[in-house]
Amino acid sequence: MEKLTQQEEIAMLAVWKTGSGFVKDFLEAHTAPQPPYTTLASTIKNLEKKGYLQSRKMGNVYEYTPVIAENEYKQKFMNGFVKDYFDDSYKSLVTFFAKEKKITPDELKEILKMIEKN
Amino acid sequence: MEKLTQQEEIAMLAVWKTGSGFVKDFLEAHTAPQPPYTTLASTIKNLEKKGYLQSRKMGNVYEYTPVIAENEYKQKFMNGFVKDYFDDSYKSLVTFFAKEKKITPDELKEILKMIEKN
DNA sequence: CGAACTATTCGTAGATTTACGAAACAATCG
DNA sequence: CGATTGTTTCGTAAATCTACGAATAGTTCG
Repeated sequence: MEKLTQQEEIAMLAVWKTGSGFVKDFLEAHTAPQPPYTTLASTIKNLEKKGYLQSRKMGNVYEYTPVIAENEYKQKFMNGFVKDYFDDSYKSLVTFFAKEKKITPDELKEILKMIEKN
Repeated sequence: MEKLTQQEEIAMLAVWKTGSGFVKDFLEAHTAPQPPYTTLASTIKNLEKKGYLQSRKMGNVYEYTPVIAENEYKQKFMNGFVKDYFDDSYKSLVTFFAKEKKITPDELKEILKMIEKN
């Protein structure tokens, strides 16, 4: 799957926030600064060409649906990053942020509790 | 600080791996595919222009030193990502990967132990 | 000295992205 | 039927990135 450009990724965030929808919906969900309608429409079209979106013609309007879930994308994206910056180890990543106090021991305990009681 | 392009970021990884050094050193540290010498030299020069590297003339050769540590860069980069994809919460990020089994309860416990006995 | 090397700088061709308007295409309504 | 409104498609100008060689300049060594 082809990599997204900056603008395309921002657009995808709006799509994911919306779920299925029309260009208009994505424009509303778009973080500021909102691009002109036609700019977003072009980007959306490119996303379809790249295989990130599917479209269905609803009357005279296209409804777009994400093909890849946000979760999948996050994962793929992070895998690359973790490989480059954390020696391919998620443990290293978490350790790093724990040391940087971006996450507290209490929060880690909460997470532990949650995943252990499955 | 201006954002790095793809190639620049790859080049920075080589620089960080090396520490201070000459273009030649970075080329060796560069992950495959290694670019031609002159291509890398240009990229390095751009990195200096963007403020990521400092240079000192050693005899007839420039020695480059990273201005920003890899850690700082990682952080800044992740902050943006976490904001966009994890609702600005590092806890969410860790939870996500814990659920995805990218990190195990045992590893989390290790991390806990380590940061609590400071 | 001058040939052979090494390193740097400059310029540029081509690719890609960004940003957006002009034109085309319905559908609706007064 | 026009006029208006909302949508999509197409094209493109400008900016930026990518990739690399040609030219340059300093060093070394026979």
